[in-house]
Amino acid sequence: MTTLPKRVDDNTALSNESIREAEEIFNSHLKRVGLKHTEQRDAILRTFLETHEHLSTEELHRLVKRSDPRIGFTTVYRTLKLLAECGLASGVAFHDGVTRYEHQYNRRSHHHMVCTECGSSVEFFSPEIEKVERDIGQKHHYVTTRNTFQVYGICERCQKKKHIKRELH
Amino acid sequence: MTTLPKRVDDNTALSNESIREAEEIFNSHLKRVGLKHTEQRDAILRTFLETHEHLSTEELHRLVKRSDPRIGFTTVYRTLKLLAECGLASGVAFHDGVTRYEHQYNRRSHHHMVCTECGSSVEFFSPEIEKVERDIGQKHHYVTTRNTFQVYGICERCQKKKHIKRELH
DNA sequence: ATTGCTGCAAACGATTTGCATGAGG
DNA sequence: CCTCATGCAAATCGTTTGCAGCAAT
Repeated sequence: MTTLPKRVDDNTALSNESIREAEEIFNSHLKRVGLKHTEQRDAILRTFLETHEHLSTEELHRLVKRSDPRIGFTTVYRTLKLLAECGLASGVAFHDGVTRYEHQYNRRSHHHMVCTECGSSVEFFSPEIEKVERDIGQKHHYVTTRNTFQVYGICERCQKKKHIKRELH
Repeated sequence: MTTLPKRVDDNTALSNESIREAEEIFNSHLKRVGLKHTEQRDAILRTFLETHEHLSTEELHRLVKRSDPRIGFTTVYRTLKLLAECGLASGVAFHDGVTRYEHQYNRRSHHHMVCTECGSSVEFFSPEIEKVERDIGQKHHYVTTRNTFQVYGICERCQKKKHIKRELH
């Protein structure tokens, strides 16, 4: 039951400059918590930054193996956790039981609509949401920093599937 | 990491009338898809409607066993899926790997603004958010069921604390 | 040298399914 | 009577961990 998230066009490709900055963030995080800088971790970060969508650990592992087939699943898994720790990645638990990650570096805040049947998702950006954030903050005297917004529903394909099922009865 | 939803006093207790309506919705859903009305399913729905928070299948099972110790985990699990199917429940996949459900019957969706310093929160309701949900759903041909919206920031009191700290330096 | 890293394999745990028995229509 | 429901036990599958050998500092 693993339907991949819907592909979303976006132009979030990072410049070399941005990639260097992200590596910098990662390296100083490693130093701060007393961990080592390794080739694998570098490769995983670089591959991850090239992606634009939600990726499961397994999917990222598949991509990473293209640049170095000797990198194991466990290393990808653990590196993804490190990246989340220092804010470069953020994970979303999907309804199919798989946690998918996306890189957060140099991306403007965006939101997700997730299908509760198949777990596929659509990414969108809404200025209205940002306005609500500002208004609510002002009203309650908060200095707001960020928000999360998710919409749940059933995608077109799953709606059709349900109709077909029902017609069979 | 997963911060569990804060306990918020709310008076979402359902009237007997509402409970009957929910049962009605459930029963006609069962009929529609050719399933049977059983004592267990009734008991599970009733227990579920009494709750106010996110519950894992296991937690609901524990509660259900209080009214009938013979009801098994699998039945609760499957009933929860049925409830989600007809819109009476909605599940959220938490980051600890557990899916928790909350009943959606006669609850307006509400949102939280959380202080990232002290964890205190403000609850609010925003019609604009509901409108964005509808619009986005329409645009991408989703039938939307609900949304979550959280704003993060720093509350007034914590802002003042920070000023004081700064003045000490 | 010391300490952490890697990757395999095995453990874990929530979820899901197969199946024999029991209940609803 | 026939069909679906139930609940146990077993299977599944993503995630996490133990450990022996390897690499970074």
